[in-house]
Amino acid sequence: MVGGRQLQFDKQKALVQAMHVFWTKGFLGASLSDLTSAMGISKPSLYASFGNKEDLFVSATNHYIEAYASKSTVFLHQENKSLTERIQAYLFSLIELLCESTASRGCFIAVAANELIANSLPEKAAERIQYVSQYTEHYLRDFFTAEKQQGNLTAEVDINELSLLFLTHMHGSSAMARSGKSTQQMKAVSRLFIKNLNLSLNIN
Amino acid sequence: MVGGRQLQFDKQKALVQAMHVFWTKGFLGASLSDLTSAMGISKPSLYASFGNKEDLFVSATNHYIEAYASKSTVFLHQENKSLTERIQAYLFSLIELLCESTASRGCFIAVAANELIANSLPEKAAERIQYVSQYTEHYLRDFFTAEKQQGNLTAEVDINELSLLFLTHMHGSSAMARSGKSTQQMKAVSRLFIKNLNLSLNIN
DNA sequence: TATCAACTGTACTGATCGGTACGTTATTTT
DNA sequence: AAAATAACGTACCGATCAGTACAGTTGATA
Repeated sequence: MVGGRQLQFDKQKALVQAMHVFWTKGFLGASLSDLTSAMGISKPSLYASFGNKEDLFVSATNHYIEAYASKSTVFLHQENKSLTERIQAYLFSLIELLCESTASRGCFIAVAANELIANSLPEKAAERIQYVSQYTEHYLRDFFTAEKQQGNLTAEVDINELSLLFLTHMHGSSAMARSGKSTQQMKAVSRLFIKNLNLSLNIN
Repeated sequence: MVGGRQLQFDKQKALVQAMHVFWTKGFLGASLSDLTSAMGISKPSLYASFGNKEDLFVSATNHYIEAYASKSTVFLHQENKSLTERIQAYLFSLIELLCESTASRGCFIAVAANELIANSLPEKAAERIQYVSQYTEHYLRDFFTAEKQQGNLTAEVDINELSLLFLTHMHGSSAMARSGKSTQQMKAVSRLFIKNLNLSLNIN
């Protein structure tokens, strides 16, 4: 009772291509012809499989989170590693992500967040990006709070300031990657960032 | 021999309004109706006075640089102040700029640079943003090079890394401002950033 | 007061935007 | 093989985009 023609394209691969288009051009800058040509399908196929442009964007965002961004966080929780080592592994992993593709550099979420403030995102897309941005901030704050409780940070450190400093560095790194800086340069910069943190915060 | 009707609006004020629209929405996100309604003039008046959308964007960029961004750099060269004090004054001045307006938060150039990578800027606009971005980077590198020569930085410091770390922090601050962080929060973060630099680089 | 250059508003252009109706083609089930 | 089902391509929709033609209006110069 389920007959009929089958999809003539790999839905997952098409979604990945769409993600890269949004990653590079943002929501507003990605036209339907950009999307369909990158995905290798026609507009009606896109709408049948993914809803509309906004739904596709939300799906692409979710795929970015699941398949890319969330892979880095495991480095923050490696056992038998010092806080410094874990932070470096985390930042280096992010840098690899930010510089991975030649076209879609920087952070997908950061690109979209820029459009969020400009009111260039429709409602559902805006909500999703807003949520993900706040989630990251809370995640970092919770992480550093736990590390402080475990004695890996000096008691004097202000967790809010530290989390925001970290987030600032991450957003800045996204911009640097987007402007074309090499993986090597970016890792050197993050190494310096961590070295400075180290001396100030008595990280161990 | 120069008769005829005079401009019915203040060209400078109109340019400032246009700048704020581009600042908030970027080049692509700013439609002509956004611009004309903010500037309080009609489309033909806009084209007669400012050329086309791209020319207006370049003019707005130049005005941002001259009237806003360049005001901060003087703090880097104050006499009888330590390097630390000058850097803090510079960053605080930038933060005031980034958080000044409720609508157009963050850095005008950073917003536009995001569109540069997305190929969303026409040729002349892209060239101008590219130039300004590189200029800032060179300016920082030259500044730190001079400070090192004057003995205000330890000899071990890598000027390239330090400049990029600084630039990363500035771009990150733009993103933080754009996401709505308060002036107070941002100053606290930059204070922490400088404190960390201090211990590492033997700034005096 | 007459002249005329220059600004302004209306109303348009072609192109492109996101989105869709519909007839055709392909594939599965009966 | 027949029938049912679903994806596909073409060709379109109204809305909006950046940009402009043109006629009407204004006001400084003469």
